[in-house]
Amino acid sequence: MDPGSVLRGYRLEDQVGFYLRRAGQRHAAIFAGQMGGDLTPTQWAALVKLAELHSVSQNLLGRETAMDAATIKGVVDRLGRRGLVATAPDPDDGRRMLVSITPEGLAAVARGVAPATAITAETIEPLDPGEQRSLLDLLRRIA
Amino acid sequence: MDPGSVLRGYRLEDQVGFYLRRAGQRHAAIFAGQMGGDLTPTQWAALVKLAELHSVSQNLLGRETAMDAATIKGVVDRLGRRGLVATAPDPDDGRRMLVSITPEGLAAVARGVAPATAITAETIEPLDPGEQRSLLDLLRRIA
DNA sequence: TATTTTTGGTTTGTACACAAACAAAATCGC
DNA sequence: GCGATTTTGTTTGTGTACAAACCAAAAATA
Repeated sequence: MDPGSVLRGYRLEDQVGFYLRRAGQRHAAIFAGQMGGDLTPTQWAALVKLAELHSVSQNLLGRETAMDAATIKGVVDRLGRRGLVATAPDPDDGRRMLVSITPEGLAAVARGVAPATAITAETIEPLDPGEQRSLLDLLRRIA
Repeated sequence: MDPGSVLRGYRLEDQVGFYLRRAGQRHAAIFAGQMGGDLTPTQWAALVKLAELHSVSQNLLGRETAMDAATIKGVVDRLGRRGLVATAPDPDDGRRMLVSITPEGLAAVARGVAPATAITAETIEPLDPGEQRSLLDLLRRIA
């Protein structure tokens, strides 16, 4: 009779996956608002890692920022087109493409640190400080 | 000197957005593994909501499942092509497209409930039961 | 009633995200 | 040294995700 009966009590509102997606959406919206729209979260992650690591192979940059080979390629291509990163073949390994951050990219990182800090703060603002630490810990453990 | 200095202590590994993305990736991988690959998380969400709500407008279905108008359109189109949902113009409102679940769609939901439950369990399996409840609560509040 | 605003839906364009299939280069095992 | 395996990168195809621009219909307001 009731089509809902096939669900046997399963509700979207009880599933972690649903809230992971919604929380990710809210975070992305906050990010776009604060970062001015010209850098996406993944582009920002790649730039930050490059500021730390100076020069890394494209695939390693992907692993450091949790993007697969196809995804990091697109991100590096778009950042390269805008002059924020540069690529060069690795003289020691003919397969590798070394990626590095340009002075323009470094300037973008310098400008982005304050907004990026505010983005994290705004995302977890509904929680008190102890809950904020808990959330980060729990997320880390299921990531 | 050090390009890292522009970061002023900012690390990707301290940002909630980074772990939201990684946890979402892990959940998606678990989902694809358990659900057999023929239903995506968003398609599953739409089917579950339709099993609950019988017949709703396309945009309302999107709001119930946290997808914007353009996204839910693509999801409904793909589900429709596979015969899992049907669409019909609303006789009472010339703008609305009513979406409903077909018997095949209902069968897919019936088959999917057990895997879907297992997917949630596996996603939060690294946490103990109290932590699992905490995570859901905290995620809900930042979503 | 006439006008304005809101809502529902579509289309286009950009950007992740990943699977799968491929090629080239490096490394390993023997 | 040499064949098998692994690693790195590219390409193609599918599926979210959303902004922006647009049209049509309904609702709200003057």
